[in-house]
Amino acid sequence: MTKNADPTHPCGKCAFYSDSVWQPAEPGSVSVLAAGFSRQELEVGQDLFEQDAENRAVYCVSRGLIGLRTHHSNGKSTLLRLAYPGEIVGFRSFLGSGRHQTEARALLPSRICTVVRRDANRIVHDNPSVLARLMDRCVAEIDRSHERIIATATTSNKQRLSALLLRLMGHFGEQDGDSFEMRLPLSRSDLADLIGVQPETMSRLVKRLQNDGNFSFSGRGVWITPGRLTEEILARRS
Amino acid sequence: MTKNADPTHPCGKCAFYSDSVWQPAEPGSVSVLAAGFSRQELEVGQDLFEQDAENRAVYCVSRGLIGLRTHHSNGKSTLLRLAYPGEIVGFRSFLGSGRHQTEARALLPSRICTVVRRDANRIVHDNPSVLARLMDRCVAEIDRSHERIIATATTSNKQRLSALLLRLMGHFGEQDGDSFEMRLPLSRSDLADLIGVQPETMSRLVKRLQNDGNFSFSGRGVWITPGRLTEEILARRS
DNA sequence: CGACCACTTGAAAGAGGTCAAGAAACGTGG
DNA sequence: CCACGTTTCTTGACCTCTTTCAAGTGGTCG
Repeated sequence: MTKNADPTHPCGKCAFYSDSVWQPAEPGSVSVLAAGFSRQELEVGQDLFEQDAENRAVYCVSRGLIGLRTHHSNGKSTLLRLAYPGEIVGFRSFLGSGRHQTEARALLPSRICTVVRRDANRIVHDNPSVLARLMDRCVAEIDRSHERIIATATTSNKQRLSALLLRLMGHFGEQDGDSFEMRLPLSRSDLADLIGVQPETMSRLVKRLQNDGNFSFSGRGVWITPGRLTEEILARRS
Repeated sequence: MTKNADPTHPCGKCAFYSDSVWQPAEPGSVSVLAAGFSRQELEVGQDLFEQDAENRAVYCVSRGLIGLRTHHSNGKSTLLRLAYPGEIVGFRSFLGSGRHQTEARALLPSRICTVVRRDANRIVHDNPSVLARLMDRCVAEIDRSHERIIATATTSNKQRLSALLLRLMGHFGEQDGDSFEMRLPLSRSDLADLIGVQPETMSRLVKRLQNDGNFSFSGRGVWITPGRLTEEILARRS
């Protein structure tokens, strides 16, 4: 039983409406929301915002995939995390310092829903339950980080790569008979960042994963051969 | 120029008063705060709360050191992070699910200031700026996690251990002439968790750090020989 | 004294990092 | 469509670091 979509609510038609941070906005705030609301389509490689830029809005990923990356002073950069559909991006700088600590860039063609800072502030101010949902997202981000620290301490690189691929497959893979296939939205180098290894090691991890028999790779293409893993993906989607 | 301490405010005499999350409480809320407020002294090894327990309060570390640890289903546990004086503990479960995801235990004799959940809720509800400060702590926690991920990706285990020791020395070390000394509040095994290596490796890291010349160790005792590192600690304290 | 715990040490194996070279994929301009 | 240069990815060789398992040390406490 999901809550019926409100036709006047900007998020009303979104697949994530019932979980949207803006969903609890009072009728009076819905008009403010509608005024500050906009949708945009990002192509692969397009920036949503840049590191060190001032926060202008709160962004919600409606479709696609966003990569959050930090640039170091030495010119290199590290992909820190992925934002999947339904997740909020930029709320850290919305709530905090006001400047983005990371760059946000589309890794897949993406649809982003934006609420400009000024209006977002008003809505949050007038609707405590919107603020509560924003805080839930904060807590979720903290939980994600903790899980990642624990995973790094307790599982092998190969296991973590496998888990990441399953997650991506669950979101973006296509079922083909009793197997799944997908075009990877990340470079090997970005995968390496997420797992915490060097690019050369990622090449070797991929090969080892293929030798184990559950995955096949060809460039950016990935196939999962039928078996227990296929069921895991289906379970993830339910 | 720090704000003058309010003698009726429970945190008024605390060294961290001006940064306290409760500092902006309105006079009307200060009495609620005083009613729900209590101080407790924890001995080394004493629990502040257990994992999976229900959140009963928001805790502030006034003195000492608290270790946050998760227990895994296989019986092992991992020290996730340290909470230094001035930091808030348990706010994740206060804001979120209501159950503690970690165990909090004193690693040094500690003074903890507690505001029971019910009153904390009232104060947060009545004082938006208290809520704002709580959110700042959330954002700070997210930033800490990001920094840790970046540090893991870009620095060696030895470097991270050195940084951790300097941090501890800045908080708990004693200046002895032109060097610093400290009794480590953590076991080798806990140090290993924080750095992300096995206990045996930690033993070897410690030895290598000693061979490099800046640190001396004897059991739980640590000395920092004068030099650039000494200045770093002093800079940290300012 | 003996049991227990934390810590250290050694040896062997494995995994990952680094450097350098080569292969494959991609985009651009002719 | 091909040729070209660039970037990304892969591979090999070598070396360092970490893990693992096992044994040994030292201290603490009943």
